[in-house]
Amino acid sequence: MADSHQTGSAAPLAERLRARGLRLTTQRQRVLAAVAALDHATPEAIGARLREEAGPGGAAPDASTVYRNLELLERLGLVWHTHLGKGAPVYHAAEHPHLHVVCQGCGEIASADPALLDTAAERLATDLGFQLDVGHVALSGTCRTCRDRAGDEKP
Amino acid sequence: MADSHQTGSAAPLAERLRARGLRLTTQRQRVLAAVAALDHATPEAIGARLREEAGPGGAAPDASTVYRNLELLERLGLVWHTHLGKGAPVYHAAEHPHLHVVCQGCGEIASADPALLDTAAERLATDLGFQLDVGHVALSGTCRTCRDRAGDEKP
DNA sequence: CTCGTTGCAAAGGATTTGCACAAGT
DNA sequence: ACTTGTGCAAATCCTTTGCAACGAG
Repeated sequence: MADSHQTGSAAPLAERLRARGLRLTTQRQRVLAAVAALDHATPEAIGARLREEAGPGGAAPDASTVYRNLELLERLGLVWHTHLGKGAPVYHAAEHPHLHVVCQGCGEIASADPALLDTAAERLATDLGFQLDVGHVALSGTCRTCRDRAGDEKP
Repeated sequence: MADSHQTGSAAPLAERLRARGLRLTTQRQRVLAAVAALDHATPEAIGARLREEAGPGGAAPDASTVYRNLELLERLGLVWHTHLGKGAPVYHAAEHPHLHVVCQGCGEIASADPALLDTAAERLATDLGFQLDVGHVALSGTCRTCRDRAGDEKP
């Protein structure tokens, strides 16, 4: 009894599906599992992962199914996605909200404490009435490694 | 006399091109002008704009040319681009750095004071050695209007 | 048994790339 | 003239959609 909450993050997929008259399928469970396991994976990467897991003879979900289910899982509040720049978005389990920090140099993705933006969020709310959605934010910049490496740019 | 700076934003394109042995073409001037005029425009929108400006018989640059020049202009430091979520990136003149704030509901793009992230930038630098690139950051969330409108979601 | 789901294949939109010709210096 | 830029068309990449067969409740 700690589950009758609203945004209960532990609701095991099945319940959320039931509540909407939707069905619990193998594919859905797999996609969700893959998202949780990979963290920060693109739909394509998730598909690849599932293909691996399925092995040679195994049946992995089709790309379209992956897309459809990612969308559904997001509506169910079980996963989130973020656009980290050009190309495909990345998905992660919705459990622990965190900021995404992406290095433009190497593409590395780091997570950061959402509290980092508390001040900014407050000011946005006050000044513009804008409610910041921390889970979807992606901060870009340069990581230490790439920063050092950048010393050899100009000839 | 305020121009012999390094990141001089006023350097009229021509100079920057010269400095690299590149050529000043009509298309380049047009693309840059369109970016400045539209602010927050996608490559497609920029192309459309140029087509309008050119009129029926006029010759507007091909889409590929727009892309190529946007990339070039960015390398020259004259424009910046940001990914505001799914889909096309938006470009704006590099002159005045600003944050982008995007409403997930209506797609509206607002600009905010870069200083908003000063605290966060500092902490990222200290904690992770990560240099935040404020010009490329896009903050997503919900604007006041869409927030109010959201009251009618559940049936 | 009845509908939600899935796989397949084809459609689409947004970029990118190869090339021969046009244009800037 | 020499080299860079551009248009065009084809190629990619990522995602979405239509439809008939499949499977969960």
